[in-house]
Amino acid sequence: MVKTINSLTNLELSRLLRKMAAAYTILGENRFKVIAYENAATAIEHATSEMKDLYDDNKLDSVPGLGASIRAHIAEIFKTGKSRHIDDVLSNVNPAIFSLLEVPGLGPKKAQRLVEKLNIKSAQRAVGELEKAAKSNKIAQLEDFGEKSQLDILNNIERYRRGQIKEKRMVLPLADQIANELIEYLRIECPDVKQIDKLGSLRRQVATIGDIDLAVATKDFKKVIEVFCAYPKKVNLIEKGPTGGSILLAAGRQADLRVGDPKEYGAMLQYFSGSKYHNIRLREYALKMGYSLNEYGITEVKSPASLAGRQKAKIKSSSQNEKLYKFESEEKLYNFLGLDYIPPELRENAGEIEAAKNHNLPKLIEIEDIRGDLHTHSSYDLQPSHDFGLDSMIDMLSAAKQMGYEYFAFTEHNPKTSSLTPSQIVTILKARREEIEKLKVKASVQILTFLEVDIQPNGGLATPDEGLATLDAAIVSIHSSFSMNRGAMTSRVLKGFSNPVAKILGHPTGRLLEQREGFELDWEQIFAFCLEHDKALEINAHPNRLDLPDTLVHEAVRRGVKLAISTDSHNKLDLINMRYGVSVARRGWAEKDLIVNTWPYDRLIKWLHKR
DNA sequence: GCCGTTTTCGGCCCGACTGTTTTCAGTCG
Repeated sequence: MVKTINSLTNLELSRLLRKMAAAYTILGENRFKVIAYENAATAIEHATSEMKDLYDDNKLDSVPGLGASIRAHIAEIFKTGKSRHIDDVLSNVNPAIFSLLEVPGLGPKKAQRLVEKLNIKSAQRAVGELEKAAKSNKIAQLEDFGEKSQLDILNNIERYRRGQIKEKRMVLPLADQIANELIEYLRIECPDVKQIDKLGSLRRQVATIGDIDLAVATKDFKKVIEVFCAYPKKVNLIEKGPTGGSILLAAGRQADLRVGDPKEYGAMLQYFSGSKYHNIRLREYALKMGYSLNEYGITEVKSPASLAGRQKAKIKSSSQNEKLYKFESEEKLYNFLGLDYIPPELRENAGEIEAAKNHNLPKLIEIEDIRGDLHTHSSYDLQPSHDFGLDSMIDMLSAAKQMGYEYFAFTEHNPKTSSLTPSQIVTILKARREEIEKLKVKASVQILTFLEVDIQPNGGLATPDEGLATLDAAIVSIHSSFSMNRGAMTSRVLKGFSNPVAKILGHPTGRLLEQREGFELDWEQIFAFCLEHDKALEINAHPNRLDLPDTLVHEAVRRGVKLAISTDSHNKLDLINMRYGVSVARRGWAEKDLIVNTWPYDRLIKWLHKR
């Protein structure tokens, strides 16, 4: 399908709105209007649905941060291909400025001054021209710029160029491993370290991680920072200051350390765990109560009305005349503000502050709640359509026992339809069932006979009904023809999923992190279907998938859609990935009762056999 | 331009860092 201008993606839309914010900054527009455009851009980046789909369903007003005005511009774009207002505003700004904004350290104001004073005309060659000017010492001559600025610009152009081929973000196990090695090193080398925590996206268990951030509580800042900066595995020292340091590790990975006094550690941990949007909301909330929040603690402000004055005075005064409340732990900080403790996984500005205030936070599922794995592949040869597992059924079962599981499902891929007749497939599946029945006699966990069945492009299942009849249940999933459009893909999935044996939809978006976008589905329809027919969506715990994504898990949880957290293991070692799936569920506000594999075996099997 | 437990008007997060400055603006996270 040819993409037209009026089907802008969320990413394209948010870029357009950021351009608007930059343009308004340059044009001297009200700074809060600028912020409003930036907030709208962020809201769209974080949205779980494509704006085009919401527009088609007349639901653009469901996105917080999009008000009447920006909604109207977006609607006009979808309707006519462009927004007259946006085009009009952007036409007042030299496009070369937008090119320079890509260079780190250059914001709208500096970019505008540079374009003007250096007479840069071409948007395509803007960065090149800037570099040329810097190299011929022209920038240092400009008002408001100096030698150092010129050098910074050259360095940042270099960074920008490197950024074009920038390192991919890390999946969780890699980030965990790097962080854990550093933590162990710090613990051994600095015995006076009182506490170490991961910070940022790693602490919140986001699907992919940029930098490794660590916090240390200690009395001896200097020692800890020294030791951190001397990490033997470092490639380079990036920065070393009085409260922390940054080092470069192999493969372009960066690790940052923050050091704090144990008495103030709670505020620091909270501040640097983010997310940025959670913190902004929290500070707004605190401000309404008359408190100002920073990384060292909480200070009182007289009244919201005097804020403008405070703003002016803060540069001089800050902590000197205002009382600072300190917090050893995050719990105490949140409680001080009248909030229940908010687990890091929930800190995404998705309503958690309101819930904490009303004592409505979910009692999140824990890894200990998991009683079994419902998606695993053994090496049993049923001539599968896709890959085998590496380990035998017996080996997988003993690994399941080590995990402490009560039950365990074998979910090999369906026998391939290309070279087998339907009756051969049925024979293979019956033989497999018998094999599993034999295993059951001596196994110490309950075994479930599952199969992962392809949903073919026409919506049919790749296994005849007589073969499906050998199963306790089927996981159905998409493994081909990923590029169908949203409507066709939704019909395909719903058709395949409607087979009574199909109880769980496997890796529902088909995404592979940092490799492949998922396909589009009409989630309202999928959720409604699951509720009506009592089916579950999988949270695939494989670190490269984490699919359903957390934001969609949250949508599902809101509606009461059942979920299954499964590892999709292809060998026994993969079983430990379960915890990443639990993290996704927690980020999606899931309590244990909605997760079918926290149920006792009897309840689970009753649900599976309900056809 | 957005938004709401006081508020449909009058607010809008916070601090660090940096460079070029004599008191602060711009950028970043």
